[in-house]
Order: sequence, then structure tokens, then C-alpha cells
Amino acid sequence: MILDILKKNQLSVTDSRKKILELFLKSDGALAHADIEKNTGETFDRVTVYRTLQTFVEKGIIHLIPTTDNSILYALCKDNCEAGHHHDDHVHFICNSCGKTICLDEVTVPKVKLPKGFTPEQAQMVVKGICGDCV
Amino acid sequence: MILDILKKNQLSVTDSRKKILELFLKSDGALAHADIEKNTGETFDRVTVYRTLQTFVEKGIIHLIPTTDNSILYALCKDNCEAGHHHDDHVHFICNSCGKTICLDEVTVPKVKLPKGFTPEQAQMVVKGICGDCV
DNA sequence: GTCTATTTGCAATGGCGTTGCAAGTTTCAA
DNA sequence: TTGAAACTTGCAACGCCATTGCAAATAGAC
Repeated sequence: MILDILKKNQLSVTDSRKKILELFLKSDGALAHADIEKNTGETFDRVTVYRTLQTFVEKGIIHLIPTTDNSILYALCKDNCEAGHHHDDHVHFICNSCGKTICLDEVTVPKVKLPKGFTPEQAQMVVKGICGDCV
Repeated sequence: MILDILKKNQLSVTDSRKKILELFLKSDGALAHADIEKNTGETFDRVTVYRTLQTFVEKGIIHLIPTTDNSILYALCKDNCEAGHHHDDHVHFICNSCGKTICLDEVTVPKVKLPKGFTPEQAQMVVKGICGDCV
């Protein structure tokens, strides 16, 4: 599974990539750089984590989530990563209670009617509220 | 106009607040901290700009716009700031050509149907594409 | 004008992400 | 299995951005 994804994207198989990808696969929400460092312990250098994440973004294995604070959130979307190419046209949900960010893969971003002159290309949507675990 | 807004929000009137608020009023897009520093010249300390922006956000005069890079964008919305309280339930547009971020005050964020267990509270939407000036 | 509360500027600090380079791994083919 | 080439990692240093504490300056109320 993990190896498949790495090989499909022509990436050499290394400890950091395996561990970080595993973390995304078993995580139910989005991860910040700090989460990854915390969960992998002292195993990897900060730089390695940054570079691994960057590589994964470039390959379309993970994608970025927009935030209003200046933090960077990454998330993997189960459907797409297997296919090897990527769509992030789904809605993201941020729980106001537990703070978790979740990809709602099954909820697509709706089209909106823009004023004259504006041509849409991509759209992203973030919904905040209370998630199922926090009710 | 500028004084009205400041007084309505119980803020003392200072040079930095007047200048920065003026900048938002005459700007047609969102501003990053760097834009504000550039436009006010060497007039104010960086710290003052940060604190002024923070104050404006707290008072609801300006609001934050979500981004995928780790930048912080601020925007003022004409309708709301006059009323003294704030809604940011409109769509934001980022031009892929000129990079400008624009509040589409007249386009509201559509409701989406969430999976079981999720309770929405706020929603934000960012559309990227080509703006009217860049066609 | 004077007093008090607020705001500003300076200096220092901390966090986060990036880069260059040498050492270590992985991959591939013989 | 072995060896060479390509890639990846870790370390150290750097730079940028945002924040904090404190003293000086300014705004607002009387």
C-alpha cells in the first residue's frame, strides 16, 4: 500500500517517506508540520520532514489546505492518491471544538455565479463547525 | 468617514490607524502586511502595523482571508465596516494573473450538505481565476 | 493645560521554513 | 552480489516574519 504509492510516483523508498506517508494514511484529519514531527518522534530532521512534504505535494500525494492563520496544513485524500494524480475539489471541515481539520472527500465545492468579468478556474471551501466526534 | 469608523469602534484616532484604514478604503483588493508597509512608506514601525491590523481584526473592521501559502491577507468589506459589525460570508477571489485578492461582497458562500454528524457554523470560500482587469 | 490611559517605537527574542554542502542510502545494472 | 550513479538525509547557518517588554510619546477627558 505505502510502497505502491511511492513507486507509482517514482519516488525512492526511504524511512522518512514511509513513516510520514503511513502517518497520513492512518490519520483522519489534516496534519501540520508540527504534528508530523511530534508523531515521528525524534526520528527525522526538521528539514527532512519539510522536504518530504514538499515532494509529496509536488507529486500530488498530499495537498495544501487554506487557513486564515499563517499555518500550513497538509492532507491526503484517499481516492486520489491511489490513482496517482490529484483533485482537491472537495470541502474541508475544521472543528471549532477539537481543532481537527478533515477532508470531506464526498462533498464537492459548489459552483458559484461570479460578477461579470471574472473567470473561475479553481475553487476552495472551508467550513467550520462541530465535527461528529465532538457533538 | 475614516474618523466615523474609528469612533464607532471606540478606537482612539492616531496617525497609523488613519493611514492604514485609508489604505484599505481606497484599495480594491486584499492587503498583506507587506503591502501596507510599502504603501505607508517608512512612516510606521512594523510592530505598529501589526498591532493596528490586529486591533482592526478584533473590532471587525477588517477580516482575514484564508490562503494556501502561509501568508496572511486582510480585507475590509465596504458594507459591513460602516455598520460597525462584521460578516465575512462572501466569496473571495484571487486572480491567477495579477495576484490580487478581491472581496466579492455580493456573492455569498453557498450552503453545502455535510455528512451526518457535522454541524456547520461558518463557511469560507476562495475562488481562483482571472479577474476583470486581466482578461 | 494637566492628568491618565492608550499607543508607539525600539530592541531583543522566538519560531518557522529554506539553503548549501558533505555524508549516507537507494536504485539499477552488470 | 557488487559497485557506480543518483538521490536523499542531516547538520549548520541563514533569513524572514511575527511577537513581546518596556520606556517614551501621544490622545482623550476634565
